[in-house]
Amino acid sequence: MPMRAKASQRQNRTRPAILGVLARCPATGYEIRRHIAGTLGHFWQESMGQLYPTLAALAREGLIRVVDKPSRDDRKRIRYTLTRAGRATLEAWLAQPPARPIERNEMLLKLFFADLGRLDDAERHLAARLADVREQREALQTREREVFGGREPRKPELLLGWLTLQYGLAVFAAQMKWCESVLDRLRRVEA
Amino acid sequence: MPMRAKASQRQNRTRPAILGVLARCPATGYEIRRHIAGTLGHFWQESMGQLYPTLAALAREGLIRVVDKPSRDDRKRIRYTLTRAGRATLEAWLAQPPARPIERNEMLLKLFFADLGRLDDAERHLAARLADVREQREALQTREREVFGGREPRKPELLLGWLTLQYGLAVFAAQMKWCESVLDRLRRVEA
DNA sequence: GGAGGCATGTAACCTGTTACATGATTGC
DNA sequence: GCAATCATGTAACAGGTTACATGCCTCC
Repeated sequence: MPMRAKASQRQNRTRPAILGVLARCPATGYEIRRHIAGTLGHFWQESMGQLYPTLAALAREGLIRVVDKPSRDDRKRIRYTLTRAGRATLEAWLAQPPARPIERNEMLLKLFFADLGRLDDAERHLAARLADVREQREALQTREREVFGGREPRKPELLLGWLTLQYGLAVFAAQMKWCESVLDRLRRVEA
Repeated sequence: MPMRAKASQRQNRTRPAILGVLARCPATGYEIRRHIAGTLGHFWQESMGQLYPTLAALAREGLIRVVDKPSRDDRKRIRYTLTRAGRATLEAWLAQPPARPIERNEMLLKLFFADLGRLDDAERHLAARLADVREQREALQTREREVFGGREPRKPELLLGWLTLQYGLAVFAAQMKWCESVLDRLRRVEA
């Protein structure tokens, strides 16, 4: 008969993301989501359908707790803050080596098999992807200018945000260059 | 009461990968997996636990079928080939625009929150990631040399494999350069 | 005889997305 | 009044990973 599975190595990756954001500043679910989309969006995404249940679970476990709401604000919003236990959990997570991301790039898969279909479909997908990446990169450039003044920040707490932004700029640039060269190549094949 | 969910937009991404491989050449589950790991590994991964059930499902739906095994080979292996219906399904998939990949880079998340833990942990993770990316890139370079002779192939059916390989080379190079510059920066902060 | 690769599968389980549902507040 | 944004949640479901289970074949 099948044995009980050992404790899974995998774990909810939404949890540490929430703990990290709350370590910086107490926030509501909606604010956490907006903050993640705004500052980590180019390498981390969260859906509300995952965020709210995870917030509830973290609160149940005592890793976060609800901030006493000031009585004058009676909108139904729930602001959380990190507890000492949550902070310890976050620190333990930070010390663990990160898992290698599992790549699954559908666009590349379609390109790889493009000779089995219409080549101009692949070309269209590629052009769309180029436009998308370019747009994302421009958004990062705007943020670099507006938040960091276009220069490497001196303050250590800003530095990490700047470094992860640089990652996006570098990788998007490489992707754009590659897209352009492939489009070039495909157009030559067709001609 | 909750309504029945509409037909999901999401779909099994293992399916088209299998159909594509079988369109090139009939193969067993094990061979498909090995082929994917060998030629698409830097942008597409499959686990056996997903592959075998999906093969069975595709066969049930008539998109692939078992190749009659030559009698002299009585090892328990099952080789599949694409049917006409499978080929049509593959072509329809190729024409659809690819979904944007959802990025979730744990290493970047840990770096972003590194000031909440020990900075040398982040540095260690980064160094490990650099070594990993370098190794992956060297494997691609080896393949570029051995399979393509280090040059852009003339034959159209080889070109697509070469182009997706170039993607890996370009993106890994950008990642390595970024890792190195961040390691530099972090060491200066510590000093 | 044992290690390692070939080969096929199942079980358990969690993760995370999409769609649904609801309502308040703010600005035009 | 209406649209957009703020705000919180639940339901349904598929996707996919890890671990388990089994056994053959080949080479040393």
